[in-house]
Amino acid sequence: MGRPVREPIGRQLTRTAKILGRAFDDALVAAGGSQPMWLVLITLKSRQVANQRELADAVGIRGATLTHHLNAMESVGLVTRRRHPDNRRVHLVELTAEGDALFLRLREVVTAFDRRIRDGLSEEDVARLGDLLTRLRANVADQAS
Amino acid sequence: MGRPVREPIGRQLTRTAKILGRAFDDALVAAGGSQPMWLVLITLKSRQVANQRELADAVGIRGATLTHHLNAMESVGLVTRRRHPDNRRVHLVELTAEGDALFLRLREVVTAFDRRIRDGLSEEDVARLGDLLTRLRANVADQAS
DNA sequence: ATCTAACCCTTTGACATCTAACGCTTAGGA
DNA sequence: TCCTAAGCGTTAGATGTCAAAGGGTTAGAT
Repeated sequence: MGRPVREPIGRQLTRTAKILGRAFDDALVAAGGSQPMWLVLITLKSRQVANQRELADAVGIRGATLTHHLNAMESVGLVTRRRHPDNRRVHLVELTAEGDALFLRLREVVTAFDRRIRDGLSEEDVARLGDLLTRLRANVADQAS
Repeated sequence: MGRPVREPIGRQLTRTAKILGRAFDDALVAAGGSQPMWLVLITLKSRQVANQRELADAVGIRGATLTHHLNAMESVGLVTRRRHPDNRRVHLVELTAEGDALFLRLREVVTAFDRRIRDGLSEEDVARLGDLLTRLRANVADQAS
């Protein structure tokens, strides 16, 4: 009779990411943030970024998109932008005290969410999942047109 | 020294889905389609959908979003919409010959893409990945607020 | 000294997506 | 028979994303 038509793995991945991403964003919005906002905050906290380009790369969005988020975050006082004194092309982005406070609140939400989705999965399961995802990315990158 | 800070699994999933999704869409666009268009086409080919709501659910988007895609697809002659004779609330969506032809072309692209991302993965690997993704979705659904 | 190329960011215009509100149609009850 | 509620799809308005074009700044070559 032929094997049953299974959902392609790519489709399942997309679907899962959409469901998780939505739930994650909901949790962040409830705490006064959003998914891209969280990514900007944690990147600023965890590494030294030289300019907006690097920040955008770390977050995984384009520079134009980052501009919008920084505009919004600056307008509500979460970050400041100022020109680099030695190179006026560069905008230095820095967290304000409010930005820092929001980071701490969101971090709790993120930690709770991570625990929630890993429920019932062993360390080994998570490691294996990470490995499989990495291999998928590598396959796409390998044969990139 | 503490364990090294690993990228949360949710973030890795999102990142992977974004990379794969973009590559997938690029491949479809090169063949004259797009990701949402493909999902509409294959859904129409593979099951009997009673109305647009069902179609939207199958594709994984909202009704309002589907309306846009169907407008576009109808305007280039891929599908037709007509009122159900017995229930004028319902729009029956049907593939045209052009729609069918595009489906066949895109199916080749999709098959090739699936092969490409599975390169080096055994059947068992893929099954395990599917299982892990399913468990993540279940964890989100379980504790949905 | 100036000119050109490169770099950094912003602006513009486009698209996919969502929610909320609306309009048409049908079903069910008074 | 009407009237109200529910169902289906579209429209309007908002957000997040991108590519392409534009403006300011710097570095390097002539």
